[in-house]
Amino acid sequence: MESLFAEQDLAETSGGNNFADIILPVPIPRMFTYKIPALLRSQIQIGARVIVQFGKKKVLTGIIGKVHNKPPQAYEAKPILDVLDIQPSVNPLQIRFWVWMAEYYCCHIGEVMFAALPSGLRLSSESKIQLNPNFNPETSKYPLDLREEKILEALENKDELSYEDCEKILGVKTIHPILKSLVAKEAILIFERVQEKYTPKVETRVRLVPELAADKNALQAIFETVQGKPKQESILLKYLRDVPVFQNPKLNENGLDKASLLEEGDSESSLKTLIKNGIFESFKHVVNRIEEEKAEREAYDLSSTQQAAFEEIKTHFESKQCVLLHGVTGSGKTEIYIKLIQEVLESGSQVLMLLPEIALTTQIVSRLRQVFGSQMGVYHSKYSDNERVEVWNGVLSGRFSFVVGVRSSVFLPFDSLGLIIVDEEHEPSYKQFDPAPRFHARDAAIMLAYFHQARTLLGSATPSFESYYNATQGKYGLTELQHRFGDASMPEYHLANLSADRKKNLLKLDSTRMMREKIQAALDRQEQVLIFQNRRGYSPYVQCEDCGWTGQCVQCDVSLTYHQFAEELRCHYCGYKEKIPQSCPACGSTQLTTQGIGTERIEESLSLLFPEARMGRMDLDTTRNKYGYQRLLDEFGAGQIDILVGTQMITKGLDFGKVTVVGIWDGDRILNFPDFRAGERAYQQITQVAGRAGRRDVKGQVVIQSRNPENELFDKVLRGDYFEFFRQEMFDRKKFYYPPYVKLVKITTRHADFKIAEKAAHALHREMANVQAKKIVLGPEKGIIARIKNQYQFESMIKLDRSGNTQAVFKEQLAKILEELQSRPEFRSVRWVVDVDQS
DNA sequence: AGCACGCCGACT
DNA sequence: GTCGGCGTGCTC
Repeated sequence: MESLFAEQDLAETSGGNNFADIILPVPIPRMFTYKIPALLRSQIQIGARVIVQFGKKKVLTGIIGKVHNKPPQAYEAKPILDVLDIQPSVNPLQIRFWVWMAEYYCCHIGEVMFAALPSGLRLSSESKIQLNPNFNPETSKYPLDLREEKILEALENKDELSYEDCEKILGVKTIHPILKSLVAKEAILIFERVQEKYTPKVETRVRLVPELAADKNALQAIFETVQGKPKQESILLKYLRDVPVFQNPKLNENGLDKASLLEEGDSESSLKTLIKNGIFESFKHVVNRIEEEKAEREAYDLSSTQQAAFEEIKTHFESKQCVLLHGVTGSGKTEIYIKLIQEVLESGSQVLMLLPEIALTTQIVSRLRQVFGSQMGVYHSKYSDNERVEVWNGVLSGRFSFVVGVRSSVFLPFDSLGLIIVDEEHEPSYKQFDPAPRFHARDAAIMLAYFHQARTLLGSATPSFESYYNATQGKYGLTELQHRFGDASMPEYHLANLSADRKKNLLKLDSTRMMREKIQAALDRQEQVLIFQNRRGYSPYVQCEDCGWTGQCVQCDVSLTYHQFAEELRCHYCGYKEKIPQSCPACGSTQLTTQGIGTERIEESLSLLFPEARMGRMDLDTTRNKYGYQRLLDEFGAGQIDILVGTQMITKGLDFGKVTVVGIWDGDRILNFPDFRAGERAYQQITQVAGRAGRRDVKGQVVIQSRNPENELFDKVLRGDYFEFFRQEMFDRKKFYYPPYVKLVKITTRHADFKIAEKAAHALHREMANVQAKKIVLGPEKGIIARIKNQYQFESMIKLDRSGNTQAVFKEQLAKILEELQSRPEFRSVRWVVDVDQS
């Protein structure tokens, strides 16, 4: 990498390039041309961070995307203010990757940059004010009002004030007009203070003064001086115990951090005295936020089936860029990953392993840590900015040659990837929904691997049909691992009929007799139970029994969801919330009841049915903080919970032998997925949940409650024949033009005015229909939810042929169409959202 | 996306 | 009168 930059550098400087195109983190579809000041010329390198003025008062961090010598025609370029990197933070491969992502997912490169660069690497600029040195209140020709006086008064005590400070001083919200007036009166100056957000973590450490550490006799003498001062003596003794200076005086250099020297009861004043008396000295030390951990254990030996799979994957890699490892839950995929990672690391290349968000806090990471120790970085969404920057810099510096991380870790600055593993590749959470870039991390990873000439391994017990299709077409290699490790048997399914039980009056608090019996049996055997409730498309709500009123969101066309814990009604689309009313706002009745069943309600029902059982609940509400998830897992693992109720997240990372019964509370919910993936999703969810039941010797029991157990999907899924299921579903996908036979692009048109939104959506439809490409344009249709955050929405769906350059041609035309539509005055405030490969 | 500018209604 | 709400236009 270094030599590459050196060459480029040479070419740039000797060619006398005067301009640089800068990638800025703004959603505008282009780079911005800035002048290169002569003083900075030698520091200019592609991928280096720069700071530039953007607009009137903003100062932004950008990335140098290109250098050239063409002055812009239409405007005068502003100068680059500073170059922040000696070594570029971003390498040329990454920039290529960003460009690809912006084009493929129809977004702007600035949006990709915004997602890619940890915010700690972007500088923040804050406007500050100071006194104008030329200002003299006596001779000033402008009178000042009271508030202006107040600001000036404050500036006499402090050299500079932020906007926020000023707002506080005056107690007003908009300070800018006042400050502007002060600038006009030449009383103050406004300037931008730019700050690195990343701050290294510093701890205070303490050590003996060097002369004492080197001289045993002097040290002995010290003890006499602290005699009769028990607190000082105890600190000294503790220090010598933890840092055995007598045995090895060199140890003193590193000292001991102050916090651990001062245990409970020790006061800081005794230490201060020791420092004052010249016995100890304190010093600052920069520490890593990410703890160093040693590799503790070797990789395990592979079983013969694992070994065979391992060999097969390697053989595939000789001819295929990508391999799909289809291994049932519990077949030991992780150990195969470990062997592969070790081989690639030994060859000197880097490895990236992607995990879905909720799987990352679990055993798999601690298992990897045992083997790879501190050469492995972890990139998690719950990390702070500073921690992210440390992982980023760790990859840059070579400290981490292997990273396990979530979706966004595809953006880390790798320069020589050899292998990317995408575990649980079927997980929908790999697709980013909301802010652009709306990318799929699995697909992006495959492209990233291609740029690095690396290999990609996709792993899943229930592969996405896209990937399995690619495998059956010979595009990917396919390795199957169909036996559970140790030959544990597959679970047994029971369909429990909700309608029949209701008729026979057997339903108790929404549970069937079958469900109750299986749970009771497990409890009697001192085994554990998992209850799964899919949250998607589902919401418990409050309703008035007298008039039928339900809470509606004021900004969206949806009912509000009931949250017992916070005693609130919330909107899942915009976050709006209100307290639960005491009486019905429509008719005044106090007969308000909750409808629908959430995890909270199930937990409540089960604790009534099984008063002796210890209950736990795992969902977004109970795992919000950093350790909530781990705590629940630990409690469950330690057998402190008998019945655990949860959403999706209980299907990940639970690997405990005592679960023998798994209940799916509402099986219909899983089937009624409103799109072409319903079958695929149902298969995946049921199989993944069921995979938590039973181990080794005990056959697991899976109870599925349904109002309609005759649904043929159950039959197909419960037979457990993935390939047969896949084959049948593919038949429909082909017939009705669905992925993987076509590429889907969804475009949402949004506007606060229903009529304008509708008109804009139709205009878009006409323009798209005119594009010369093999495609089907559907819609526009009113969104499933007609209004979100006060914006009405219409959806169009485009099915693109997969052959040739259809996709590229269409996307290019689409960008032009959207630009043109946006420029029409009537559609100026219409927003368009493009989502490629929606899932 | 921000942010400034400008227009308009509501209140001290 | 002026505060602050929102529509509009611009960013090298």
